[in-house]
Amino acid sequence: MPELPEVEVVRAGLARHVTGLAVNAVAVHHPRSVRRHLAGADDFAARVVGEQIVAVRRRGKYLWLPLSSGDAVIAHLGMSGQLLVRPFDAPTELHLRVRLGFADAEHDLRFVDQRTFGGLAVSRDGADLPAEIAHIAPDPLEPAFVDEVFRQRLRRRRTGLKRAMLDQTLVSGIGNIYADEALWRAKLHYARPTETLRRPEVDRLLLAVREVFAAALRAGGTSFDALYVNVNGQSGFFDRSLEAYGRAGEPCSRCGTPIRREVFMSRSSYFCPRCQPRPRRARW
DNA sequence: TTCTGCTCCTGAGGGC
DNA sequence: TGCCCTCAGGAGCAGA
Repeated sequence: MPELPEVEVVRAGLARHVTGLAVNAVAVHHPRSVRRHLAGADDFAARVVGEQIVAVRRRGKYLWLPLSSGDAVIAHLGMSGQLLVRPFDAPTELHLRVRLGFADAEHDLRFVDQRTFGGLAVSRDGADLPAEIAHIAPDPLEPAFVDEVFRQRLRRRRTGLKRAMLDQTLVSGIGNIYADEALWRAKLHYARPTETLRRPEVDRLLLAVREVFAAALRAGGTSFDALYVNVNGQSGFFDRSLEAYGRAGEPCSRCGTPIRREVFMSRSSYFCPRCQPRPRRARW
């Protein structure tokens, strides 16, 4: 389940392997994977073939590849998307959705996506932040992220803390796994009303998010199964360092209380009921 | 305007 | 062995 660290690992890998290459072939194997490109698969291919990939950039969980034409290929991995650099004669993956071939290279770029929540599209705004993802807020590792702006916007919300953390228009890059991990580190309950957060608590949360992201980046990301891999098809190791997510029933490493799992927003939330006590007035 | 809940999707795993 | 059900969750959208 790719979140910021995983997407950053993919971005760095793509930057090494595809920057400067000219696309000479595009094959769309599943139309759903280009559904955000409203003009359709043929137009998607026509806009990419013949163009050179100038760079590989990221905002939150989105990637975009500016092209020599001034357009950009936008990519989101969804839950199970992979961008793989493979020898062009390597066997076809079961869930191969889109394939880009290159002139003067012995490898191709494959978008493989089991659950098809991810996808590719072409934007006309390749030079800067594409308009299609302009609503995505900066992530806490970006220089453009201003802590004070985040504090104010968070405290103006009238919702639960985890729901706010997952809102990519408020802060980007955080998904279910790292939200639980950061909340555990910051000793905050996921249903804490955002308007009741004090400044030191928001600062603690931001520090926790940055620590979790940094640790995950060092480990190459989190991988519970084969669904998250880098461009070479290798898994990360951060799942071995998780303190809360996926550890229901196991003792909290701080206090020994069993980690609890609750369903929230139709997904699992893991927390320590002692370190992260439920607020008297919870917001879901 | 803001917030909430539904929907999309596929395969693994468990129960019968 | 085969069928059915549940679970996993990012993000857009509709409705309150």
